[in-house]
Amino acid sequence: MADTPARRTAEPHDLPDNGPVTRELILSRALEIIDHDGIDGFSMRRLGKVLGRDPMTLYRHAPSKAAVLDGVAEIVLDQLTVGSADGDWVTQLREVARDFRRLALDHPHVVPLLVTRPLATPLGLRPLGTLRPLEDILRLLTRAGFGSSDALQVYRALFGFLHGHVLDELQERVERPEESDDLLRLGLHRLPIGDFPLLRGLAPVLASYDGAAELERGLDILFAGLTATLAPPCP
Amino acid sequence: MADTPARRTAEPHDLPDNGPVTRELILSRALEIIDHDGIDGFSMRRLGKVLGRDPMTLYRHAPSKAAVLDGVAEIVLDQLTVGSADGDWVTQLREVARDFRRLALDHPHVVPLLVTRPLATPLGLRPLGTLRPLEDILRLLTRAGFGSSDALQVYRALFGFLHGHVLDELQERVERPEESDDLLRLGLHRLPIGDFPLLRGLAPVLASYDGAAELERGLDILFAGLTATLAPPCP
DNA sequence: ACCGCATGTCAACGGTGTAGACCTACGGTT
DNA sequence: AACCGTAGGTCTACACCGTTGACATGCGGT
Repeated sequence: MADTPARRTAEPHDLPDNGPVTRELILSRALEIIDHDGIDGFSMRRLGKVLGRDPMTLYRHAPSKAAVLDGVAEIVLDQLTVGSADGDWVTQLREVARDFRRLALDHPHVVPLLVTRPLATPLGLRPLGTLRPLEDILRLLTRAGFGSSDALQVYRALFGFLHGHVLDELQERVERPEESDDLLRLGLHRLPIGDFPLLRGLAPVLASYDGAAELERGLDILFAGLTATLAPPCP
Repeated sequence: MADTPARRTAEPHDLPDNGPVTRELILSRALEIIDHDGIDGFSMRRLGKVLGRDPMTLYRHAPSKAAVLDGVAEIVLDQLTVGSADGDWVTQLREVARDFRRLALDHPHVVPLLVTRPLATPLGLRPLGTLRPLEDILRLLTRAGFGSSDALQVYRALFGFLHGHVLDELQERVERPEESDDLLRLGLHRLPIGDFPLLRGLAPVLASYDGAAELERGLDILFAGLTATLAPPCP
């Protein structure tokens, strides 16, 4: 009796065939796979397996694999909240920046999608969720008194900086965290001593990188520069 | 006799089987493919075809496809010249920044590799060509009198900004360049009017984006902020 | 004369994205 | 009650992919 006929293999989550498949379900499982194994670990067939469905089922809900990846970027970006905090525009944008950084650290494998997918698609055809933060920030800034063109400048400066910072921070990965010697921890001992003397010498500095502090420093510079350059918004 | 048996099919470049295959030849052909069709258009089999060789030949010169991609990023980055210009450190770095932007515009499809590949590899095991600009800039800055830790800060700030700027600039792609109406050119007419009023209103501003000017503006801000924050280098 | 090594080739394996035909169940209309 | 259109799910099949392992060839050194 007690032998349910061995239909019990699936991935960690295994609800082999509950309710119908929805777009949200697909995307959230896809996100889990990517978080766990990176983009290379993701395939339609594997996603099908996780959902306990034939891979072709996915194509009833998404037109292609690329669309699924776009969707994943979208749901991650949806978690970015834009105008919740109060205060002037600078402190509000600072909050957005910290939020974005947190998202990136929570889903490092998704960052390539975030910064790279839009390159393939002209503005107007991007997933709407991807454009939401832009619109929200434009609203925030126009409310603060900026002209629309200046608002766009600020947005571009902020997200340009943000994308760059996040990529930089994620690059500083440690190779062997248990190692106590900084050179070895970072794998820098492999570099030819003659060719990279300065870089090798930087091991201790590199090892003590503080992303959050770096972000704040960058924001300080950015906002100082922006307020100095732009016509100040009428209050 | 005179019938070379129809061995004359290949891609545009077609030197079907001249001299031996070298790493440089492989990488430069790979770059051509990527420039032409993007990263998705690149495969080992296709690269083999372009070289007039069996795809497996490639594996005598590169351990994997990922290594070829790293190599492509490397040869593009090799074209970045650091320290040729003279002047103080600010003007030298400005020149590097302009150079980097030019590289990105010349090889837009390579940019994802440039910003994304390092995420997979800890500093010490990256292709040396990838680390060269870092070391060169560190040298430039220490010569200018910076302490090594400050030099690293400057490098990080500069390339963080640069990566972000280039990604942003490449995102502003035009959908239908021949169209005269800005809304249509950018594909913005597709956006729900109610949800994205501000973004739609920005069509003319978006359409007249000037990447070079934007870069200079950003550099102004960046260097102003850096010189204000850092202890000035002893001259 | 021999060996070893660098280079190139071939066939094969297991994986991939997705087109097309098919099957089933259900809600609305007649 | 009979019908049908549609949405969701499944199956098969195709063309392609990255890469392993065995095999062929020619050259330089011993």
